Amino acid sequence: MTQETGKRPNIYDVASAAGVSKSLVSLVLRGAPGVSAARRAAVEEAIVRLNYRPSRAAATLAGNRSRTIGVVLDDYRNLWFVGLLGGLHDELAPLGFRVAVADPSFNAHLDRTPVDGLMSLRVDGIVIATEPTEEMFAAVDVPAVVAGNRDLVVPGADIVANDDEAGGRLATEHLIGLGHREIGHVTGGGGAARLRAQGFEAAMREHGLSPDVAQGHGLTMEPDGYAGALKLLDRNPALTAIFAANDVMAMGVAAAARDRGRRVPEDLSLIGYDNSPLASANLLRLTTIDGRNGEVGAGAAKALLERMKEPDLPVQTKLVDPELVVRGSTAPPA
Amino acid sequence: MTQETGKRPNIYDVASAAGVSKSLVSLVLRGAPGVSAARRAAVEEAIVRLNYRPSRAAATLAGNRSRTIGVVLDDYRNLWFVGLLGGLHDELAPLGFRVAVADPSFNAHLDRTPVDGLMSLRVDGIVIATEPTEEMFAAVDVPAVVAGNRDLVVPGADIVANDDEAGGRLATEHLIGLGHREIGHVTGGGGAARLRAQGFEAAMREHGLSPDVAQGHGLTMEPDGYAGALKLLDRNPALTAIFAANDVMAMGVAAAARDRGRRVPEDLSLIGYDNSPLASANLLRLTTIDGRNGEVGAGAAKALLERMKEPDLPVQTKLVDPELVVRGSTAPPA
DNA sequence: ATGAAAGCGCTAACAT
DNA sequence: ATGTTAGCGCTTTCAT
Repeated sequence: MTQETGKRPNIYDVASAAGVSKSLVSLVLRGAPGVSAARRAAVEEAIVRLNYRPSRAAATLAGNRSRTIGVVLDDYRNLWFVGLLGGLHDELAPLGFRVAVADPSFNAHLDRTPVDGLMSLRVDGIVIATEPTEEMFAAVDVPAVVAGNRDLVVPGADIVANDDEAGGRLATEHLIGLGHREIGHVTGGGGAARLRAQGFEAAMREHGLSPDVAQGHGLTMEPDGYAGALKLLDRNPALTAIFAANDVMAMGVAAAARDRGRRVPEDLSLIGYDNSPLASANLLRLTTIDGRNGEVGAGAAKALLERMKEPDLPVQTKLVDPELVVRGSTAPPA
Repeated sequence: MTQETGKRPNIYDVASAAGVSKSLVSLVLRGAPGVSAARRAAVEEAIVRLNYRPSRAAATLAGNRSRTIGVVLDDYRNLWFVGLLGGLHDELAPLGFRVAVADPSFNAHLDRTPVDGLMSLRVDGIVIATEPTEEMFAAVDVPAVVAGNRDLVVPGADIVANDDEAGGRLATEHLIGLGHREIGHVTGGGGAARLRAQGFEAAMREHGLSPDVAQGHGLTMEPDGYAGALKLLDRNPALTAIFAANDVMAMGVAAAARDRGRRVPEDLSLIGYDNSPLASANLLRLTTIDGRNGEVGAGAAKALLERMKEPDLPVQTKLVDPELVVRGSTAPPA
């Protein structure tokens, strides 16, 4: 805690303390080139001495842009967004952009939708990392990209996502390659899960195998994985492998296997999706598909930047190739 | 996506569309009383018709306050912050405050510390939900509270936290009450873990038992729980119960138990801390301590609001009582 | 109950 | 390379 000075210093205070004009200070703040070293040093010294923090409100207002990209998130528990945010940040920070997160569940009341809140912030672009709703887009008039989901095609918004269908095939083919023939899939709600299931079914059929798909309560959380796997194991005891639509659900599958007396991987191979921190836990040592969310985030950032330059570019869909990560939960059938 | 109008509507546009003055629009925006119903309706209609979004930049600049509370977070993987954010939001939103999250790892480069970034936003208060560093506070000149951590006492900042030491006792006494005598504790780095360990040791000694504490690699993640539990089980095979410093570490402990041929809870009782989503997973069905992070968030919000009114109030420390949540991972010793 | 007018602290276009 | 100036879109007295 520093002294409670009567007033916060502003750019004028810094300018006069450094013996220069406000414009010079503004240039130094943005690290612009073409400022003499001496002046720059003087300004920086004054900034530190006065403990000056530029007002982003004033900068946004005057510049008519916030140098901020808004991200709409909805579920903090499925940790895929961490990589997304990282990729976004790595791509954007060097260009002077910040990332602001809006959460539909928080900050309700004040704004009708999280997008409204971001528009009030005058974000320069928006990344939708939820299942997008029509309503969200009514309000958007900046470049937008939908990340991680290909379900709802939004007019004017680019799409960047991990190729969930290819990932579903990859998982399935790993199991088939190991020698499994009786393979089940536990799926859930939402576009990503549906595409993963499609990849599973396609791969199975291409190999002349019959896919067995079960769903929990329609969501994609641990209890859904548990419930779906119980259905699968009970109706088809010959099953030697299960592909779960994500890692959290795979954890539920592992519990169901245990409760039915099946060891993983000896009696049942298990593969997840996401390569979340859960997958690397010693309790699971889960083979999984890495959707490379960092790449998705970076791709979303690039799409946004391009569209900021060229608003009328045709809408693009970029798919990131998923990767297989082999750990200890898959093995050849007994 | 709506029409690409040349310019965004501002408060003047709304005012003239509604046939009133800008001041009236401003009053309606803030839901102020003393505006005639007719005028209010006209303004609201114009807002909708023009798809007007007030500029938060301008509002912050003019009002010299952002109606935003900043939260500094550091690790998205230990999900305790979700409850914190929820409690903060529930308390603050009705009063018109937003919550902005700053993450030290993201948004580096642009601001020296996450606190700098929040100060640039002109937040009206700050919640530190990380291990605070001296450096952070050099820059703060708004009400601040440290949430969830009692380690570093920051001059001028209130503290709101779950009572980790009491929680440690609670966990330990649950095990002792079940009949366990040989009990180990897996701890990690940081203030919260240290207090939980203190609670463990105190409870053990009060019951005339000798505490056995192990540490992983000094962090508080799953591999640390795994490594610590292996140490414990290998050096003291008589152990019938382990208390892990948090749920993620407990998951590591569960893996170590399995790898040493111990079933939970038949051969080893296990209790965690946090009551995270992990604890309710079917694979663990983990008995745990609920730190009631929603209450911590609500308490932090209240502390901030009080200090905004009365900046010179003496610094307070509020402790939230933790609760035991019994699931299936603890049982009487064999 | 409503309106008029003065800033808030910056950026950017222009001038030098 | 540096200084001057005109807003950006609001909130907030102060009038009426």
